[in-house]
Amino acid sequence: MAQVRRTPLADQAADLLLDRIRSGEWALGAKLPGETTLAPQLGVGRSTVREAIRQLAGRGVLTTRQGLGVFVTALDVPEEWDAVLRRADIVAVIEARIAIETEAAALAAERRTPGDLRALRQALAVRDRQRGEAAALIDADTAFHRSIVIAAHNPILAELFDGFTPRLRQAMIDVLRMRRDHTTDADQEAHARLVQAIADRDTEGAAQQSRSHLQTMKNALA
Amino acid sequence: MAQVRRTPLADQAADLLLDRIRSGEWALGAKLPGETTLAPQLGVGRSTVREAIRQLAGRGVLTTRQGLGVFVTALDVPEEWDAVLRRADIVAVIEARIAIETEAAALAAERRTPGDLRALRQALAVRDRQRGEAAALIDADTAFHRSIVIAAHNPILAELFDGFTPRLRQAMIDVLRMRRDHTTDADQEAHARLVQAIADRDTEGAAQQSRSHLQTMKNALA
DNA sequence: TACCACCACTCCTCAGACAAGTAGAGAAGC
DNA sequence: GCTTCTCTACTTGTCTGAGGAGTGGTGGTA
Repeated sequence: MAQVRRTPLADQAADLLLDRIRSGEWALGAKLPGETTLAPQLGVGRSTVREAIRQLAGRGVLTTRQGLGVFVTALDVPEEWDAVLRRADIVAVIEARIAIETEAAALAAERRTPGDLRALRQALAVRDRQRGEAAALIDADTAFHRSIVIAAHNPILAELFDGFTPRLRQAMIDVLRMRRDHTTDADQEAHARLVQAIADRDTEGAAQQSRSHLQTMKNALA
Repeated sequence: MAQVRRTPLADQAADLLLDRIRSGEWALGAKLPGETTLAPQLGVGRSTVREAIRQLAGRGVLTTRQGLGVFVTALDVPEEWDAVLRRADIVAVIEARIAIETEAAALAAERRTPGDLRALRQALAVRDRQRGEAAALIDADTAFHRSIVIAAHNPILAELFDGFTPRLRQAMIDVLRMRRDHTTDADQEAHARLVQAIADRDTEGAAQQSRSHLQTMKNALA
């Protein structure tokens, strides 16, 4: 559908530089041409080049030192999530969530502490109160799902979850706004059953509840 | 020992902003004051503020939109994988692999192309030939598991997998060296069964094979 | 040889100007 | 009353010109 959203020159310049770095034009530790050289080369102003460089510096690819120049400090860039998510289908995202969350739900059923359970029930209650705002509902929902992953007591799964769900916020809000319907009551019940399964230490049941809930979401979007 | 190296104003401004974000001054999704407001507030020029913002944007903390403003998209910079993995238990890693790979195996059974199948069988054959070197076996094994994830045709899962398995190489090699025993024949058979399930488009079977294989590994380590 | 002033080059910072995008207020037309 | 258009205020985006500040080399001097 090709959004009309045009990207700022600085972002384009950053992408261009990153491509040239990845292509091996400048080795690790090599010095880039000066800003005054780079600017006309990329066809943009000097301040734009500086912003592009800063952006890559924030990602750890470049390092600038006054009086010396700009240097390459990393070649790979952990394939930024934003880029991956832009290209990816929303269905693919749900599938990834199925993978992480069903396993997390099962582990949570085994390992949840009383404290986890409290947090879980509170998150559920908060989620129940959100019926108006799309953004607020998404935030409450995300917080609830996150508390399940936390209850699994597995830092890797937590990191995986935190790694890409925050970046989905806007997309989820848009989707929710698009389809203002059966999103509340049935969902809330499914969530409650999931919490109950975790409370009962029902490993199988927790995984199944989690899976079916997300599967419904996936089917609705596919 | 307090280096004399003075940091650029833009970096200081970025740190200052990040602190204020972390302190909760601006909630997730909230809009920051305009650059023209922020500049005198931080005591720097507008271009400097812009460079600070770009730096945080590169880290995924902020997002700018022309005409709208600057928004908080993450409350903290994502943690380094290496740091997470250093602290994490090897069991936690296996659990994360279970989450990703069983789901991937199921999807692969549905979506695998003839080409995927060829790659899968070749990776299996390569793995079969590796019986001596621990490092070579691990590499062949990783390649095999990766080809399953690739066959799932889900870029998110692939990215999750690639995100942390390469960093496990040394740890896996060490583990393998530690226990020089029943790691070959039974494993190889299990892998073959997994490939067969994917070839047969047996979704359930593929997931189950994958899970039980990794589960055995987990149990052996726990 | 050892020291020092100088210089060319780099990034750093600022200010000002204008372009471009967005949202909302208010007028105009139905 | 409702829709639609236009205008305005505010935002980030981009460019330019000007100096400041750090670094390393050059060449002169004792």
